[in-house]
Amino acid sequence: MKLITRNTDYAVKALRYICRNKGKITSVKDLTYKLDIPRPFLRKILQILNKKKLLKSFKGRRGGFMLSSPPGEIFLIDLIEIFQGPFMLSECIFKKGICSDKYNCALKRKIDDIEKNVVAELNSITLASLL
Amino acid sequence: MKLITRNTDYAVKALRYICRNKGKITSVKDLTYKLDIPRPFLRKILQILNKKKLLKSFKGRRGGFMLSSPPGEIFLIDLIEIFQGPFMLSECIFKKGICSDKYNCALKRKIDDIEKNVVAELNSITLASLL
DNA sequence: ACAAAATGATATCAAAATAGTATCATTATC
DNA sequence: GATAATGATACTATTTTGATATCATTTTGT
Repeated sequence: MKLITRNTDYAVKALRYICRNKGKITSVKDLTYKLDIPRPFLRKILQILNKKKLLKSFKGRRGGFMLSSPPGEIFLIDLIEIFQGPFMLSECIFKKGICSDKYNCALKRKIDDIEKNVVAELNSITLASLL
Repeated sequence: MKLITRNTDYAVKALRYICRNKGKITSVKDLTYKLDIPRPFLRKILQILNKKKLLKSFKGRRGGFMLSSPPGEIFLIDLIEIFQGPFMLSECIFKKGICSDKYNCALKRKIDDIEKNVVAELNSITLASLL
């Protein structure tokens, strides 16, 4: 079971590169030279990151992308949620009615705890820590 | 992002039912009456659980399935791994070379810790706790 | 002015994983 | 020996993920 899909992986790689290019605008062309990612796919990913305000984009001839916040403020979990949907351990189990007493059974509390821990820990991983 | 797929979900439901039927052999037919699961799909799932030794099967006219161990010894994480493959947070990230110093960077240690916590906690969830 | 080079938007295609079906062989019971 | 169950396995369908293609828009350099 994969916790990180290729989208997310590529996004991290691209953001790392853009970040290192501090101040300069980075184009998809530059990125595809350096990273081994198919160009149109990378374009789509960066467009999404732009829409989600993690990147600023610049159109036109010398256009490209820059980080819109410092790398210490970009969290891995945000990328996971953007590309893989909301992170939730428990809802998927309980939605399906496995548990008949879903609002206050010990199991649900337990799983909720696990989830909180994972989210909290993932929340502590920033782009900065991935450089 | 789903942490539990339908296979796993169905497996849990079926095991719960079989468990409640303590001592008696439960057929797929019985199960499909009670649970809302397509019969051939459920058959396939139970066959897998049989191969993986979580169930004993009995062929022939009054055949069916029984648990092969007490419900306190059947772990949710085993079901997840059977139907969704091995559970690993970190390998998928580090395999792809995001981290240049993958053998002793702080990030890897951090993610390994998260993984250990999740696995440990999932390991504490048994079929018994799901009854 | 205008061609070039970039992103924006969006539609489409391909591959892989998940979900579900069908069929025939084998086995045990009535 | 017919019936009713699982074993084995091959197949189909759907959904998600991965990847491509195309045209419009914007900016820059000449």
